[in-house]
Amino acid sequence: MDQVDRILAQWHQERPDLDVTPMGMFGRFGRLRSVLMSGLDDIFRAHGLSAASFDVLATLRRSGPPYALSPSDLIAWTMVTSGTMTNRLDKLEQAGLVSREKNPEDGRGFVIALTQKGRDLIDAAVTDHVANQHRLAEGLTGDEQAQLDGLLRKWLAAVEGQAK
Amino acid sequence: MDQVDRILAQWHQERPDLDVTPMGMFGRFGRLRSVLMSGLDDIFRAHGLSAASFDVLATLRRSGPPYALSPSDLIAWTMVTSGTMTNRLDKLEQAGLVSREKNPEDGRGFVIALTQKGRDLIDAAVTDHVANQHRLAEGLTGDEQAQLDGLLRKWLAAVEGQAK
DNA sequence: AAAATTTATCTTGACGTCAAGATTTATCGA
DNA sequence: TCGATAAATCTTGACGTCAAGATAAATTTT
Repeated sequence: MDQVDRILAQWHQERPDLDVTPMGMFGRFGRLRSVLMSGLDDIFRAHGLSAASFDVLATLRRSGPPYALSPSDLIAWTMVTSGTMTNRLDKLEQAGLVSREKNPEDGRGFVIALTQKGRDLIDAAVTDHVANQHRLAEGLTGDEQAQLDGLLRKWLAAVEGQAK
Repeated sequence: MDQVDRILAQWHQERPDLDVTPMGMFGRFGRLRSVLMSGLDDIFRAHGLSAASFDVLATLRRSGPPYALSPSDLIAWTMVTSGTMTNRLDKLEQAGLVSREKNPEDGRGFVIALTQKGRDLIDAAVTDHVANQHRLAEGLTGDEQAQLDGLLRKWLAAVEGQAK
């Protein structure tokens, strides 16, 4: 009986007309998300990054040489709005982790590239981040992790389809 | 092969030294969270609420008569900081959905209570919200939902334990 | 070519959140 | 009873996010 169970018990008492069965799953999903995010943040902060800046640097890094993408590409990968990306890039450029130069082939656009400093930082941060994910996942066995991943994959495909 | 799989493939290519197995689960978890939140928001917005205000009103409602709690109680249930709660209560009070009166038994504290308007609103909103959760969960069978809930429960218990 | 449309990016304004610190009131120990 | 400590709440300042709208350049139409 965890906190989410107590919430469900209250609803059962106060609104017995409602079938709140799925609410437990949603509730635990939300709480877990918040605990996991804070666990991941520890490592980001240790490298002077936030989840937001890590996200951008990691996207550039894993895109491979020359570690450069347009803001539009970054927006597509990270699924944030253009305003959010502008903000993130302002911060990263100011920190000297990325460069932002006019795209010679398209006057409307820019090219965002990892600086050497950005490259070094994200390589170290990713190494720690992956180790951290392994640590956080330890609460489940390998089989359970695979099972969970399968369920998340199926659910994600279902709701993404119906969303659009 | 979804978007998360593509990210993993990039890491495999660029950083073959890393075992990114858990990253898929974390990635899908995050994307799913964002899709689900936006699906839930639709209903909140239809009632003129945000996830934040719904959260507070629902906590008061399910606490049962007299539908009143202290800010501290609300903070404990919703797991937000005191500053956040003050903000939420300001908005809700201004909208006439809750009242905020000095606690006669403790000069330091207040009592937050649902107004009749707040009570009516949250009862209608919760009904729709629960139906919406059922709809969003349809992508999984009943068995799968139970399985997922079990895994989330186990994982949550594990990471909550290690967090503190 | 000139006009209309589309694309790429940035700006602005409003939210919601948190951390840290301030204020006020209770409570406890000497 | 008085000073110290604890508790409850609010204030302030900094983030990160989004929606909507503004610019500017490329592309498509006419």
